[in-house]
Amino acid sequence: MGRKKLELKRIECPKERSSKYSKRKKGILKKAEELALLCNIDIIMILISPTEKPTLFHTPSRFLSQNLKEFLGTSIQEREERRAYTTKMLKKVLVENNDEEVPIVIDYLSPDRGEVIQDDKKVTELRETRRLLDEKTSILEGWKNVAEVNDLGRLNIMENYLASSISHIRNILKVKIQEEQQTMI
Amino acid sequence: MGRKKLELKRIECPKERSSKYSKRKKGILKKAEELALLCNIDIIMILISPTEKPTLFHTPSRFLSQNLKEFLGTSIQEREERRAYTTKMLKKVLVENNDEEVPIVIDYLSPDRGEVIQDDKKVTELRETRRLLDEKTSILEGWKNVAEVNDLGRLNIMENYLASSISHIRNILKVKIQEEQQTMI
DNA sequence: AACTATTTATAACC
DNA sequence: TGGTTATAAATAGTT
Repeated sequence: MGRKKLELKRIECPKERSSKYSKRKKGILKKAEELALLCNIDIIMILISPTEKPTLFHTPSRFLSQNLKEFLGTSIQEREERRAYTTKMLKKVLVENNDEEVPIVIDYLSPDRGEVIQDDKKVTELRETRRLLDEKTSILEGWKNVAEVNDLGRLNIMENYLASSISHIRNILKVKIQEEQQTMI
Repeated sequence: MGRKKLELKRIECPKERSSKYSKRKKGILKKAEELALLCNIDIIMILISPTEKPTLFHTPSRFLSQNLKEFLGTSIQEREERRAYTTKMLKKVLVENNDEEVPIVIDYLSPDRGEVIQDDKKVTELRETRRLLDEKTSILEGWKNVAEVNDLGRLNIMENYLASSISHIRNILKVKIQEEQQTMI
């Protein structure tokens, strides 16, 4: 609709394109709102123009997680920056080596160090801790390649998982290393 | 647009509502397609009518995971049935008790059974297995309440996690139980 | 699902 | 960006 029939192909002129975008965006959002109200349905709509912040429309839907909302409320660049920052902080926290680039690998308690500890309980606890560490390490390895993860939910799970478990692991580590050092004397 | 101005409120008559839905759905999808083409943007749109299969529209976007597509390609009812089935199967597989409702708890290797095994390696491996089991159990506990999980990504993570780890756990379990029984004689 | 009177969205212009 | 208007497009009510 308009003075002329618009040819259906990419608008090359950036000025004209962004003008059309803002008008049509307004239009389609109105349509979505009406459709949701009239027909009593849930709608989620995400408009991702490369430069602008993604636009998220949604009815009050139980299908939309807070995570997704947050994800979309962040531009690609912001998200990339945040991710880089988090990765850096994790390396610091875990490896306690803030010199420069370090691989995300924890080998304080490397299994090939030879066994000296006799106490069953200690052996076991140590092994458990190792296992825990291995596990967390593998998660961190995944984190290293996080840029390749294109699954919305997976990204957030990784974030949440790390946030909640990082301090826990750290505490266990601290205690275990102290215990081990005392036993080794 | 139409013979009369339509009042903007929920259409009560189901027949009329579904007629309007299909017309307007077609319209809004066309709008989305045009907008994406003209302005060179990515659009994701999800229409969730309570009974019908959710409609997913999306431009070729890296923001959309295969998981989400699959999730949306399944109606709520289908998903519920599939979930119930999976839960049931898991109970069978893990607890090997297909009589009736059983809690998803694994206590073959309950820690308060008293230790008899002397071999360090065995003790440790057994403990590890317990730990693994505890961990998987807690995941399964989450699974039990999966209906309350309203996070798209989380659901898929749970599904994937279970699918990939279940056979692995099962194999470990089998071997460990055999070993334990032999040691106990 | 097809028809058409009418409303609505919007292209071009300012 | 925001407003105006002529026109294209969507669709409400109907068949």
